[in-house]
Amino acid sequence: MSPRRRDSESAAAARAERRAELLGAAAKVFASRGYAATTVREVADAAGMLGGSLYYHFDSKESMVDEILSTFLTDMWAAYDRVLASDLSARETFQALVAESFRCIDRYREAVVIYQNESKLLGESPRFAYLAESQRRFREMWLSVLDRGVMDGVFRADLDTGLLYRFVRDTVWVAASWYRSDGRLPAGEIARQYVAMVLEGILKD
Amino acid sequence: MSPRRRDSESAAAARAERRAELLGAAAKVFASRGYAATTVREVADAAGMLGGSLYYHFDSKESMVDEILSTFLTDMWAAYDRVLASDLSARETFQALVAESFRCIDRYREAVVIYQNESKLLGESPRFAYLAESQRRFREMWLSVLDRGVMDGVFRADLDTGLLYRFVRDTVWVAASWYRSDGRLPAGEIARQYVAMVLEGILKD
DNA sequence: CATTGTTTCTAACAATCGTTTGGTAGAGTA
DNA sequence: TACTCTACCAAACGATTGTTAGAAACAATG
Repeated sequence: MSPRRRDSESAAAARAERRAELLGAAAKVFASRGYAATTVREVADAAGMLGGSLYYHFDSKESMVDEILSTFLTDMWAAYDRVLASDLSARETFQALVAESFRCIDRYREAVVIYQNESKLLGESPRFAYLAESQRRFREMWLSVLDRGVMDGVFRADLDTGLLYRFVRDTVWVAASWYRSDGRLPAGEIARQYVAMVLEGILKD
Repeated sequence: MSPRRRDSESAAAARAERRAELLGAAAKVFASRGYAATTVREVADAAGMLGGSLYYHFDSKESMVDEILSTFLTDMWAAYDRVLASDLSARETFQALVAESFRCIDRYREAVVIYQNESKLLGESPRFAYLAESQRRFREMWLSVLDRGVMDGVFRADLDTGLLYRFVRDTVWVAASWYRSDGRLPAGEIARQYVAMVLEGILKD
């Protein structure tokens, strides 16, 4: 590795780190105030700079939210795919997916909130077609796990599968809207109780 | 009742009906595109008129969403209060509240979606203080029902109450985001299956 | 110290926003 | 027919939006 190479590499690394910093600030504002309602001046303010200066780092406001969402989704699907590839039973897969989801919420809370609030709107644009595609895979994945569970006789068969899917999907992801990583309960414990609630219900015995 | 009186009354009624029509159109657009991202010209377009003409009927874009939300919330709480006043057991109260919630979703789908998506942002303004107040009452109501259920030994006691509350709240209300009144399952059947899932879990036996 | 490349600021731009104003078409009344 | 009131249109308002261009500040290099 030549010195020239190392310099240009560390420069690129510093640049990438700055981008990540700015995206972190942007994600916070987008998540708390909504993407459409957020101005680039507010994002810049949160990052300690002026509105126009953001355009040295990013092409547009749209490309910021694009990078925020695609980074999160790439990581999330990598985690899901690891679970799906490990040949677990339906019930174990279910639990592992929920646990992985909460780990995602823990790690990418802002991105998850943005994804939930804005994906329907953003998805209409061709640039964000991967959002709809992600939701399709999501549905496919959960339905497959749930169907397998019903087949194996581990999940009850008297409920509408589509309803079951929405129930699971929603109960897991809405947690992002109230979850705080510094809260009373750690992510793992929340996941455990969630799984218990969904699997066994809230009735006593 | 004098003729003059009747005329002014029917005029007022026609006026109110037109307002309701326009608010219906506005609610649809607000719900599907988001309040902040929606322009008054889009609302007017959906109502078959020009942007400025809306201001003959309403003070502002804000007052439209205000009327949409407050109408829905008033009706919802009237329904909840009827349930709470009828001296049911914890479990019966639980079921009745869920059923009533789904009836609200059925009747005020757009308003519910707007409430969920925008109440956090709108609530910061003094004008929409009633949104935060409604959420406070909501929390109080569900916690009281759940606590009573745990006391009576009908709900399990090994779960965090706050988590339980969020779980119930979220599972019920996110249904508004996908529910269609003309869908495969009627509102009552959805409510029934939801109650079964939450109470008994999704495991077989 | 001079020079270069990187990052931010200053200051504006065209477009679009919510909103206002003044006018007008049409129905109802005398 | 003349007048009035209701409901809308046409056209603009100032403010704010995302974005851009050129200059200034800064750090690093020679």
